[in-house]
Amino acid sequence: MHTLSEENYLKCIYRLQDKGQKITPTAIAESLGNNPASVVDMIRKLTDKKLIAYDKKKGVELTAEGQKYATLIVRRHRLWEVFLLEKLDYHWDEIHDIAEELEHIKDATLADRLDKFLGFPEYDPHGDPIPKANGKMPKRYSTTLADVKAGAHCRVAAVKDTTSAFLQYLIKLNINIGTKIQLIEKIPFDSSLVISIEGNEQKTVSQKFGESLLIIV
Amino acid sequence: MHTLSEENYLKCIYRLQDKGQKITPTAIAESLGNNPASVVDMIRKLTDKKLIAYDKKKGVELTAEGQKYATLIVRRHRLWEVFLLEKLDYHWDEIHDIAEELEHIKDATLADRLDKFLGFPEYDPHGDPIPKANGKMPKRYSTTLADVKAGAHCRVAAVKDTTSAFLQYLIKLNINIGTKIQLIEKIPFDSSLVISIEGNEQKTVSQKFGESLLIIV
DNA sequence: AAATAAAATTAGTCTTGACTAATTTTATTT
DNA sequence: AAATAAAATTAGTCAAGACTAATTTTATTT
Repeated sequence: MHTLSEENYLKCIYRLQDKGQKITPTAIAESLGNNPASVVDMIRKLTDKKLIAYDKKKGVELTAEGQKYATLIVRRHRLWEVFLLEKLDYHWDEIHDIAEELEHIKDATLADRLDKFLGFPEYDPHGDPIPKANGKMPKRYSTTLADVKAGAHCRVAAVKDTTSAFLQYLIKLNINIGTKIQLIEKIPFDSSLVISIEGNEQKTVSQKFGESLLIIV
Repeated sequence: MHTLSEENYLKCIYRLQDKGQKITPTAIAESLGNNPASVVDMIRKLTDKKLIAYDKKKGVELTAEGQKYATLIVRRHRLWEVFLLEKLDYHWDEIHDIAEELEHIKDATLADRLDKFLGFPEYDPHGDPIPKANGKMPKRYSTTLADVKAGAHCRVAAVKDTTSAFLQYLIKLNINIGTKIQLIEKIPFDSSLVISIEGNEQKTVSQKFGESLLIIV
């Protein structure tokens, strides 16, 4: 079994993979808020355990086993997020930190049972795809509110920005997953967006806002 | 906030309190499977944090704050057990170890939300009372199957023995919380019990078995 | 009461996973 | 290509929480 700290490193490396760049000790250190020297130590440890491979040229890479394990942690994290939001009525901005703890609970069947209990959700409340029990990933949303044409009707699928500031702004605007939004017009000057939420009175939001909201047309 | 290890010591001391005896370092060490020397270290630490008081004469005692904190951990543990059994379909004998991890998840409102979600249960699947949000305890069951008179009809309320061996035997006998049992007769020779489970064919169980099963007449 | 046994405590060690400071290696400029 | 900057690494330290071994204190026998 792996320690809390090892799991957090694996998850971090997993996340950095998505960016497509070479994963350096410095990048990991920054991401975790740790000292690069500590990262070097842990790279050695995870390499010994054959969860990662480290090559100066290629940087850090997850081995097949490391990938599998990291995927499991992400699966657990996202399932717990669904649970916290749907069953315990937490808000969007409260669930991440709790899931960060819950993801480390070790039991062979827990994730699958939770998955079943939740009705096999495909996306977490932030719209991130939940890895299936077999490791497969539902495909990620990619269209943002800023991408659609004026007049288009769409639905909120997920958030691209998961900062507390953004999530709380969404709560204030009463926007949730599934909320219907119509893009009324784009202001050419600064690309800000005039929208109507669930058919209500028009509001103007920034380009940055539009780019942070993943939608289904 | 307190560490995992500190929480485990508090919980251990809380449990030992119920036995009514003086709580010595050795007793704690045995209960946790730790070395007495380690226990002495931790006693110092928890004393400094004012969670316990240690007096050679009186032994270890929880302070008001320590008591409150230990009660919260027990509350979380028992609520999670209910969740695992009722919502995730675990068996009686599987839930303890997982709840042992879940009880340490730190969030101010999690226990209360879980409590609400579960419908404010009063007892966990082992029949132990779940401390209320205000710290009050539902009263514990005390009548065992061995206490009732021949002919009596009763219902399983809880288990007094939570060893895996006993719980698995219950599963084998198809006995659960709420199961109806009639005590047909007591064999004078060795106090073994002839019972009928849910009106089915008679079976004989040992005195030890009867004393391990808490019931409501 | 002295002898012995048990319990408590102290002192020092180990591992994990952080850290800082110093050094070496690699990349980037000029 | 040399100089400089950045990144990686090594060496040594620290705190938490466990350990062992040795010692002191308390309890129990004889």
